[in-house]
Amino acid sequence: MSASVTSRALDLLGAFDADHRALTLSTLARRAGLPLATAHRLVGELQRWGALARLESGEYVIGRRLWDLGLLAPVQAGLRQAASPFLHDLYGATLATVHLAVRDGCEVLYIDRLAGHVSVPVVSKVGSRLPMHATGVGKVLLAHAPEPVRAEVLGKLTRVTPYTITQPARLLDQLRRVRAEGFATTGEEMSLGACSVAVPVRGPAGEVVAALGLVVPDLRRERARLVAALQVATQGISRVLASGQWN
Amino acid sequence: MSASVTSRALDLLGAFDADHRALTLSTLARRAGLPLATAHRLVGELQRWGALARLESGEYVIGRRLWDLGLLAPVQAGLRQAASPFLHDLYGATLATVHLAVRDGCEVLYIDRLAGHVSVPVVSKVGSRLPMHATGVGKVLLAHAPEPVRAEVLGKLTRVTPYTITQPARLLDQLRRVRAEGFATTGEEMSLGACSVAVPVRGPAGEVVAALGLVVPDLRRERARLVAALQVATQGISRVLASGQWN
DNA sequence: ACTTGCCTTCCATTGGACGGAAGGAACACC
DNA sequence: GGTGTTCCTTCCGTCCAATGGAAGGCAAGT
Repeated sequence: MSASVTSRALDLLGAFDADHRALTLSTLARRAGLPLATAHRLVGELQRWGALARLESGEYVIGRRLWDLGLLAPVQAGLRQAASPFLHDLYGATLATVHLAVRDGCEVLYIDRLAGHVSVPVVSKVGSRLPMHATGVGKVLLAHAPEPVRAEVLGKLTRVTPYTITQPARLLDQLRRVRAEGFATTGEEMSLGACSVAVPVRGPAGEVVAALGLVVPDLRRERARLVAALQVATQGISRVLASGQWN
Repeated sequence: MSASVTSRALDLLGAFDADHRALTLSTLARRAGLPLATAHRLVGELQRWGALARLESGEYVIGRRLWDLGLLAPVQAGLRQAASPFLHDLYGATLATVHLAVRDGCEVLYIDRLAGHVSVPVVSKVGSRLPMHATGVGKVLLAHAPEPVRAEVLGKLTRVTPYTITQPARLLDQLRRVRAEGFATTGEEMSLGACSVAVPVRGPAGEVVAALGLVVPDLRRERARLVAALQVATQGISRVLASGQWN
């Protein structure tokens, strides 16, 4: 077992998460399970390199160098850039919160998000992961995911709100309709007061590479219009993906 | 001298940049200045942790775990989110490429960018660093940077296009005007066919925390309108920064 | 069949990581 | 002002894990 020296440094970085963006040295050491003296030395090296930065308060945070290193990840390199203008058009046309997401294992990973000044209660943030069965983009991605993934997700449908779908049969039925109709919807299944519509984004070979979604307070009246807007956008993105170089 | 074990792993990560997003093991080793066997082992650890991922081709790329770790960096955590809606308004009002940037050492670091479908030749990408003396946002940030930084930048004004300002005296004069007038402009100093306007973004205490800029093909006619639009946006951002929690 | 360029594994050596302990600095409480 | 607490930093002898040369295995190219 005995952790290698490199993995210790990585464990220190792993101690940071969305709820712990700034940590003191001792907290950092505790969370990484390292002696204080060891953590101190490693943190010093990470800081010197720019992976960590130190606030005036003395707390450590993820540094700029890691930030821009992360931007080189192919998660988004092309997709995000290709989609950006279309997300913007979509926002302009709908004034709804716009989401671009991909599947990462059995979760939805949000790779871009575009919100207005005031917005519906939305949980997602760029870089956050949410369950697939309770979000619009999640249902789309799940509907087009390989069978083993679908099986695993269906096996563990956790309840988030009173409206979350937790019966496998019912979700399966919905997924079938998502494939048939080309879009997915949710109604307060992830967050009360928030409904969503989502459509798949297809790559050059027709495979689903991402999902594009809108979050609105109420879906009843506008569904048709929103789906139409989404489809315009998704077709635009696919065209760019097919033509351009997107890694 | 002798690099510590941690810093070797970091050097491997540092071998990636905007022009080298995917590297073979041997290239990686060469760029990091490490023996192949050593690089092989370290890369393996990084991959196991999720810092690196391997493509089918065998090449290594930055992994998803580093991507979302990077998103926790305070570079953008609040600023970017607070600014986002205003950037869209700005794009809507001007249809120009919109930039949000901060100063990182002696360079400009672009933390957000919003471009339309067609755009002027723009070099910047989110996460990229450009010289301060040849960009609009750079001039703004430089004008409000601490003296030692200004001195260092002025000492090395590299030429990018025929229009790049390389005389310290002339740049100093411009910086004075930037402070007095509250905005900076460039004319093809970074990229031929691209002009820019930029204004400072101020934090709660009035300090300059970022710069907001527009890139357009021609500046002559529209300058006044663009500056006005920028100022509306920058004031909105400052208001959000002052009120909300942005850290 | 030979060469060249990749990647992977092995293992004896040794130099640098390790972490307990002690020293400091800042704050709070009585 | 003494005493306790919680943080950060530095030191240094021990010892173990990182090191990297060497060798082997593919795959492509000539």
